[in-house]
Amino acid sequence: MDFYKNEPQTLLAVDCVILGFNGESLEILLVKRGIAPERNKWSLMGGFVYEDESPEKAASRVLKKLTNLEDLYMENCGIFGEPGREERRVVSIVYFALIDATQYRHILSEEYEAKWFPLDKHPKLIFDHEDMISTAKHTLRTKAALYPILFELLPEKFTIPQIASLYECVYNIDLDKRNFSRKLLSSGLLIKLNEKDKENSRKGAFFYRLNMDIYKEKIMSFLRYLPSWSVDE
Amino acid sequence: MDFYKNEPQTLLAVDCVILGFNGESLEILLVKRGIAPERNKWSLMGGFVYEDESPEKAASRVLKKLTNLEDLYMENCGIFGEPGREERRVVSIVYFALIDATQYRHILSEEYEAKWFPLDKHPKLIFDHEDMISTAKHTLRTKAALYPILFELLPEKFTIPQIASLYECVYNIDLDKRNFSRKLLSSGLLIKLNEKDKENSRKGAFFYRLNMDIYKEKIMSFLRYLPSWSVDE
DNA sequence: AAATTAAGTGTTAATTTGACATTAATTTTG
DNA sequence: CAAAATTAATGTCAAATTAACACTTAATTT
Repeated sequence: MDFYKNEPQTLLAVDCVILGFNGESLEILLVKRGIAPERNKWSLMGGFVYEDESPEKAASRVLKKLTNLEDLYMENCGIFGEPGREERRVVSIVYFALIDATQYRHILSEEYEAKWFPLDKHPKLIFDHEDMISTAKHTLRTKAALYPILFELLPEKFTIPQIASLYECVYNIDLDKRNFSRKLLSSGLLIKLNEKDKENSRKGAFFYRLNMDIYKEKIMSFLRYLPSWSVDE
Repeated sequence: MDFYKNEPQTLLAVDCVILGFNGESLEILLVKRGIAPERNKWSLMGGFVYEDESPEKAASRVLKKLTNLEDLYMENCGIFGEPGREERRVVSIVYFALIDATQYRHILSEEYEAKWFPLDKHPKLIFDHEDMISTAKHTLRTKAALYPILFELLPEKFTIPQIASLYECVYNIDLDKRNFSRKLLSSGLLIKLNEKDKENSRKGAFFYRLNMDIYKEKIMSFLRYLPSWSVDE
């Protein structure tokens, strides 16, 4: 049987706010749009949702097409569907994706003209894509306040000064590195390696990697108004 | 000009997880579905997104149609678009809405056969609506851990024991009411009224109302890994 | 008037936080 | 090759917050 015959159909798209960290600052990966309208202008990477896939799947596909990467950290951070947002009615679901940009740099797809820009100094974008970036930033901040997701922006092996500067630039603050490091270490999230990063300082900073068990546990562990033992999921 | 001519169109719907609190436990408002398929089975209130409105707007419209209430606290908490989730391909955007159920009880629309059920003991629902409820619950918990949104479930005037038991049932825990109340009061969020609720105890508990200025401030104020002064937005 | 009930205030020890000082491991420079 | 420079890492301590628990208070019921 064929239901919903007279219901309105919509063009459904996904757009990806792809964020990376270069050790100094946050970057965003933008593409030169390949199709009309607004062809050749800078925009977020996006695409339409096919009939045989979920929006999430579409976002992964689009991401992979651009970067060749799979299983990236990805999260919905908004839905843009105001009638006038494009010439033609398109509802767009926005995802932000976190990439370890150091690993990545090389593998840029040849099919797209893509480029990393400083997150706070990128070219003007089409439609409401700048608003999409704003909500992505906001979601990133909120989420990272509860969950240790910023590690998704770092290589497998990272140093404490690296994470500290990542937090500093996500929240645009100065951290007391000593207190920060103590707090972080006490979480049990980090495993110290027997190896130092000598790139960035004379003394060198020890590498750490994530303790994945704790990483997963940490989810839902900082409830306000509630004693910390109270989490049961 | 007419772009995107050959792109696939999708049926786009919204579904609402409508939550209420009766002083004892959380409840969910369900409707008997009016259209085929699955006509007359219990489901979330939903509807299709019209061509001239955003999904958010559609959710408000649908909510108002059922409850006659406007400006409810509402938030997107998931997108369900797996190809096989309904007989026909429909992508559904899920919102949860918080209602002060005590005020509400009466104004149930006549058009719909709607009924409040205990959140943890409701009839079987169509399609993936039970999964929608699960994600709504999860979003509610996460969100309420950062933001004081649970007040949206209470009347304008409420008592501290009321909020405490609300938190207890959202997180399924026992709270030390004394510590909880002290913590809450120290937030500056509450304004004490000169009036007591005598319904629920002999001594009676003072009514409070929200300090809306602080309420808005409280957003983004509990960052983990960051000193509390560091918020700048 | 005494018993009962739940609200609300106090007390204290343990933990966490924030501010700051010091030591340690390197490399660069003179 | 020693001294200076740089940044990592550890240490200290007072202040604030939390968690656990005892007690007082206001009102109703018996």
